[in-house]
Amino acid sequence: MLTDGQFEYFYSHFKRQAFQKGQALITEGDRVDYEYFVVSGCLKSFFINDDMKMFILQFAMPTWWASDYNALYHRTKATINVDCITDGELLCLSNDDREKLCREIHNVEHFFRWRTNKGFVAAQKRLLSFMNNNVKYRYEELLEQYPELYNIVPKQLIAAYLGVSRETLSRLYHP
Amino acid sequence: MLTDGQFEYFYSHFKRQAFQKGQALITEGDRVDYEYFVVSGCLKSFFINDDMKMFILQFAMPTWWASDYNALYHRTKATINVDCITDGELLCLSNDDREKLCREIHNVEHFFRWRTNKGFVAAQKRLLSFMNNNVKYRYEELLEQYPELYNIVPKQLIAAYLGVSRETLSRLYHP
DNA sequence: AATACTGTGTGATCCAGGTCACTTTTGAAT
DNA sequence: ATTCAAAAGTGACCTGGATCACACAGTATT
Repeated sequence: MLTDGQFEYFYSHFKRQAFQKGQALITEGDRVDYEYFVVSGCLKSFFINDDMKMFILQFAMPTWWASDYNALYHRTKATINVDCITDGELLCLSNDDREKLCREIHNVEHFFRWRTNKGFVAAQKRLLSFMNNNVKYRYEELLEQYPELYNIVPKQLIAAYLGVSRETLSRLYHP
Repeated sequence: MLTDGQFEYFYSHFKRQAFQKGQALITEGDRVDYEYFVVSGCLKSFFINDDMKMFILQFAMPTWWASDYNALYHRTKATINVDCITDGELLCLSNDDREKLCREIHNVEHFFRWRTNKGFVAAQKRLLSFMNNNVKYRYEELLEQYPELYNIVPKQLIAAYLGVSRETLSRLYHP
């Protein structure tokens, strides 16, 4: 889709960054300037409610993107957090640079439209699964889709993704 | 964003269509060629599971769009349905025409990227509310955001949107 | 007015999953 | 090896919401 020269230019706007397990990338209440493309490692985007309970919106594996897209697009304070589950490496793209690149190169805008559509469809699909399926099914669905998660991510976090307590998840396979 | 001439051209690709209560626009298993912009009236997009239970993904009110975006973008058979809750009027845009317009007019592609992002953020937000809040809260959140729904849409459908049984919804305010 | 259909209310019962409190395992750090 | 912290398992108990069954609107249709 992009010529070599265009890709070179596109790529030059990304900042490569190493990150360590536990490092916060986006914190609730802060400004959000970047979205992140995962080269290696694993991120999570999550929300903490008033009772300090965590809900995970997304595990971002290699080739996935993560950010607080509401805050990023509308220049408002973050309402969700993004941090690192493992060490790894990522490419950072600022909102300004993305918009600039989208303006300058039509195909870049096309790319981001399709990526966002993919995310939208995935979110709707997850919503349906939430309404339709019980925990066990959703857990197996998740592991089928991302078998790596089983080894990388503590069960607590998987429970927070599935929207159940860690006890319930534990009891699924230790009745 | 668009010049008058561009808008004229853009608009010329939409087919205006009147629709009646109960009319199906997209049916599971069929091909999906269009997305729909609601001028007046109200649509629902929904999924029916093996037990014939309905789950509503979206109520589409005026100025909203609806389709099976997965099927539409990937030219696969519909997995979700869209039909009309009330009489009304809509503008139909074919997938081919959207892609053509996006190719021809950069700003159209920009528009659809932003629209899709908005949908993505809304879906994520609903997912969070699902995990975080109980039925009563979600019901009141919904009515606060779309007070019209209360009069237009039967409670059964609201229950199917909230992901609870109609009995439970009824008991919320008739204990 | 009688019929039929769609939307609701409501009681009784059941169960998936939550919560709390405690124990055990694992794994990293000294 | 020892210590400490994070993760995971487990028992007892509670509760929101599902399910089933039936009653009671409204509002078309004949």
